[in-house]
Amino acid sequence: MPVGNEEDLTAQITKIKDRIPASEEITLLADFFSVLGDGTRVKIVSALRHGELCVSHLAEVVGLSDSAVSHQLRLMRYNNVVKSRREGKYIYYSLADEHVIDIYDVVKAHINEDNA
Amino acid sequence: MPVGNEEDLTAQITKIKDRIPASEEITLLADFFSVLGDGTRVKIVSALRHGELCVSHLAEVVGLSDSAVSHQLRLMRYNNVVKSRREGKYIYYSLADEHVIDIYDVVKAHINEDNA
DNA sequence: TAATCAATTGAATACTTGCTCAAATGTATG
DNA sequence: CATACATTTGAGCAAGTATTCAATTGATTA
Repeated sequence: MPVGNEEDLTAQITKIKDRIPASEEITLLADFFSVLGDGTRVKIVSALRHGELCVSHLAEVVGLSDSAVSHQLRLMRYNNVVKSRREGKYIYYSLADEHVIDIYDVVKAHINEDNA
Repeated sequence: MPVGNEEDLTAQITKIKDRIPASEEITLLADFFSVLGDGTRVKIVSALRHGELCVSHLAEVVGLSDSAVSHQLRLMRYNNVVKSRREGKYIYYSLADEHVIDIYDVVKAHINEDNA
């Protein structure tokens, strides 16, 4: 490790360690990012970006079985990324709130900049 | 599927399908989110949130072996989340750019709101 | 109420991922 | 130049994950 004032160094590291969020918050953060860390789920978010869709339409849009999409939606619902409402036989899914849209848009802008 | 004007429906779905980014972009998006979708890597981002650190210090801060941290840093570097500079024996890592900080902060705010 | 369609669920499986350990590579310094 | 320290690398393993398939639940309608 870098040498220097030994006491300061240990103190600094402790300070940084203390600034790291508690493990429950770390888990929440990682879980949220994880939910969007999959191509299928990114597609679902993108498909819902401009309005709600029922499961079978979502499945058609993302090119997977209803079942596969339903499994993913369950995870996304559990993690507050999407919400649903039933209308008769159909269950319409939409993005949970504006944050999701904001985050999606910011990251999209970010990766497109990186390519430049 | 919901019945209605059949032609409009198919047309609408096609339109939504067309708005979904190309698969390369989907992959970039999912990969970026994936990088932050892990507790260890969230801790690393959080530790670097206020300045650079060398590998061994990072390891101490996040409570893992140098090797484990180095493996994660490789992935994070590859995905433009962190950057590094060598200074003698040491390699100092820092967040790649302001976007990473912004995204981290926005998501942190989001999950803390959800708990309310 | 029987038949039908939408959505969910659970088990199985192939695939991915994070960590550890041991060995290798860089870099400095005695 | 040999030793020590920082970091990286690769193989291996245990745990997690995404999809499929078959069966089930929920809701409409003929």
